Amino acid sequence: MAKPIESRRANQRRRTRKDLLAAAGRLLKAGKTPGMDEVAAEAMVSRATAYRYFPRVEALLVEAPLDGAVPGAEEVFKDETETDPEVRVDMAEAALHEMVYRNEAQLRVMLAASLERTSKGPAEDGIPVRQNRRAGLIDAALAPARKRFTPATYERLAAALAVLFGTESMIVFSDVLGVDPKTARKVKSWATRALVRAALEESKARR
Amino acid sequence: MAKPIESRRANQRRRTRKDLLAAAGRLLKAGKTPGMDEVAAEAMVSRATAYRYFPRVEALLVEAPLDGAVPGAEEVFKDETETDPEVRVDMAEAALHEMVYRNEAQLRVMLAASLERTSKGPAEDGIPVRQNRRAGLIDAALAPARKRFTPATYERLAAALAVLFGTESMIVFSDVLGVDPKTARKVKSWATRALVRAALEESKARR
DNA sequence: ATCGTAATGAGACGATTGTCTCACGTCAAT
DNA sequence: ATTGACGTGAGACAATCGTCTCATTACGAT
Repeated sequence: MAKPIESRRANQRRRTRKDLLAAAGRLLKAGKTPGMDEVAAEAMVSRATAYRYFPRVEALLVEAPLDGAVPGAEEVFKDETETDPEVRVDMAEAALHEMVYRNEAQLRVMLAASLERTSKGPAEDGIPVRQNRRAGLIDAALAPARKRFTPATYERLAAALAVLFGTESMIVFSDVLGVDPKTARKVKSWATRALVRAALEESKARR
Repeated sequence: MAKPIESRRANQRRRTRKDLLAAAGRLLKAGKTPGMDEVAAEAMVSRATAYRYFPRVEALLVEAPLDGAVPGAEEVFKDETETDPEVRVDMAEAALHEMVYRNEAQLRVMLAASLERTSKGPAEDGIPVRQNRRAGLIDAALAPARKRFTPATYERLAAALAVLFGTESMIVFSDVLGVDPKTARKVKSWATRALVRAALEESKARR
């Protein structure tokens, strides 16, 4: 009976896997840092089964869905007519900022997990790599004005913005500087716009 | 016997504490992520004693000394006659950049440790969440020109620079962008100078 | 040198984490 | 309905982490 080997009972497996991820997402959203026990209980699944799907808690937490949709480039600039890169980049940052602080606990766990991975054993594959949501957003924000930048300047600007944009800057603001989200947003907005302006100036001068 | 209550046997205590931190530093430098057992053994101290000084391993690792002196403000600007804030800030970044990449492995562990701490137990005070080495450097770099900045602008600039300066930006460059140290340095140098310039302009306009 | 007390060492203890085994149930083809 | 294969549950197990107790060591004032 020619069975599709890859999916003999795939539905059942996909369902439990999805339930586990959803359960993890719920607990993380509630502000907890759940152990495998708690996630399994929340998913109404035995602990052993949970370990069958994810080798460790971190691997599960890292893949857990974020609260609300992560702002995608298409979403943010859907019906946008604005073409000024300074404004658009700031919009992108605002969207990411909101998402980052809404999912602070989970993003902390995810960052920690990625650091453990790189610092501990030799590269283990199978565990999802760090995802990069910001590059796309930055490119989309700068797209309409891309021709106004020198290639080299564009690269530098994009990289600098990536430093300001993500989870890591949130860590700096919260843990190192002890600054509240609102102030953090202002600082990032200011810096973001200043950098875009500087890059534009520089590119104009070298034209 | 009027004993100075705060220091009855303070020397001994300071010594053990220092030994523990030094031992942790040595193990981290060797690329390990030591447990309390290992640190205690390395310091030739019992595990119980180690726990008497640090409530958990993370608290110990976070305070561990880095390889070579962390560039202090006095050190970097010792015989410096330069007063241009743009140049001085860039010098500070260069010094920190070198230190960060030299201690990459250890700083990763320390960052991970600090993230674990903040995400797990309820807010415990007294234990530093994170040490802040960069604020002093930034202040020192900007000191000669401090009067040229509006207070509000100064705050924003200092915070933005803090985001660009530390371990976290190294993580972004390495793990997210996949950029080598040299290029990272160039990006940070460019962004740093652009921000200082922007802050100066802005302050001049509002004078 | 003696003595009280703080610092330490040794180890037991419970909680948690991830692994493993074995028995049970459940899906799907016959 | 029967059968075989696969997913699952229950629990034992070692390893690790942080806490706690109690005996011992050694500092420092007298």
